[in-house]
Amino acid sequence: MAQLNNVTPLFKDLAKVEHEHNIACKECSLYRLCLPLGLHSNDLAQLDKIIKRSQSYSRGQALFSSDTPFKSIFVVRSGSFKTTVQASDGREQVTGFYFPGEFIGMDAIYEQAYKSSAKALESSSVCELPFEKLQEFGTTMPQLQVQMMSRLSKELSGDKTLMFLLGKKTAEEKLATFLLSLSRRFQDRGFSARDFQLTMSRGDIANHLGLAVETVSRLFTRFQDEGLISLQGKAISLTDQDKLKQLCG
Amino acid sequence: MAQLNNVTPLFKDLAKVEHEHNIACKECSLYRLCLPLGLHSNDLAQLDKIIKRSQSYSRGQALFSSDTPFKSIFVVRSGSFKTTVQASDGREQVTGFYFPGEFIGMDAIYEQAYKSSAKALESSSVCELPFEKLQEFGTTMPQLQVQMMSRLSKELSGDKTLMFLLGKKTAEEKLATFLLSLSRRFQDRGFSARDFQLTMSRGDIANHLGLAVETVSRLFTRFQDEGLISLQGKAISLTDQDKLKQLCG
DNA sequence: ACTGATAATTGATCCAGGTCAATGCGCGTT
DNA sequence: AACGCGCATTGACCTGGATCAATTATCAGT
Repeated sequence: MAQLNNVTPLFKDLAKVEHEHNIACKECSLYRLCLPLGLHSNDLAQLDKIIKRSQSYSRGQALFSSDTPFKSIFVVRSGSFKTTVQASDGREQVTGFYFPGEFIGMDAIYEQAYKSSAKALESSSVCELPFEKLQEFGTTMPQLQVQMMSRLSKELSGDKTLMFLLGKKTAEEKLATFLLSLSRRFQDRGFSARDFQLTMSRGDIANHLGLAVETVSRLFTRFQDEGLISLQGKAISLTDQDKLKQLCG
Repeated sequence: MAQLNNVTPLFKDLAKVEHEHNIACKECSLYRLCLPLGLHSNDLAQLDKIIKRSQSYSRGQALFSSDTPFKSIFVVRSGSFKTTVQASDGREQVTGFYFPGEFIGMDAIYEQAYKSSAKALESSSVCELPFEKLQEFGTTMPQLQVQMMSRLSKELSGDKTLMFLLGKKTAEEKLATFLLSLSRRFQDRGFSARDFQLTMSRGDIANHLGLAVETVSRLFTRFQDEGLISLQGKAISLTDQDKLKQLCG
């Protein structure tokens, strides 16, 4: 955790909040990034009641897995997750990484079943939003619906960007883009845009970007040789963000 | 159009409906595939009023383009469209093809601006759904919200599948998967699953699948040599769907 | 019906990134 | 603190599909 001690006040009491289940969403340090944003106080109280808060998962544990019935959308509370889709022959694609305030499971609404699976990358926790109850609130809380659609749309938009990455970018561009995307997301959460932890394995990164592990490894060493990044194990430091941006294409 | 004369009754009066602007959604041959599905009669009448129906676009014409403000979601009425995302260096990725009953522009809700652009692949028409008005109906028509989210989720789910395709599949698997995806969608719309028109160019197909045009062309001839398909220009016939399915992986 | 432009096919060659193989390292467990 | 194992790095080699180049087919517009 050495790399994360440059935390802004935003997160300073996360650990405390974590274990006080009676504290409402508006006390949550993630409020600014989360679903309740923009809801009126009494609506929020309603929503608050149906949320199953801060369920814990340990590294490698599944939040849900493929072909199980859809029940809830999850919001990452702490830690991080990856989602994957799998083919019958065992091949799998890491479709995304998820950090605090981000939503997991929205692609299951239509089929009413999870078609991907989600695993914790480290000790993590989530808030569970039972979808049926969420829908019941739809009529009385138009703001909630707007928020939900907005979220869905945001992920959609990100997926298109990822399609471009997978279909058109070179290995170098892919990795640079990926690192800056993580950087931006950490920054949004009040962490350093420069120094952070890669909570996922090299294998996960490679898989997500449509590359071989070896390619990612080689690029990491090359980026390091060129002074773009500094890497020790899972701790990374973007020492030349401008040059990285140029590499994205 | 020789390949499309095996049309089911579902579409028989499409051309007629096309030009009768006073006809409500429930008379539309696409009703079964479209947003109003499941709405009560009076809700439908409301919705009906805000829809700008059957706007025509000719081959190559843009429905919207990148970085223009978001106003509406479009439902394909007839014909077909492609959407693309573009990088500053000119490279672009075809993110999807859209057929009657399918929604275009949902990824723009979050940013309130289209981040992709949409072009007609042939003479086509759309119904325009002004999003702001759609939201106003949210409170009174919970079913509508459900439908919208469902749609968003469906596209999300499709995008994950496409990510797998782009990241993990071989050229052969990509093309086989693509052809069967088109086939299924034509079938859903009451057309033959076996014989249909490729309204998009080889270039568009290649781009969408993350391949070079030459690769697609070579695969087409190989598939034809192996008796999997029969191809003359834009008209394709899937002569061995089972074997194609095996190639998908 | 003609025609120029654009799209598609086919062949030859090349290379980015994958695969295979060997070694090194870090970390959780005892 | 030592062990052991999965993760990461590095090197050597290979290949699927890209790129380049040259025809040929198609089709929109006159």
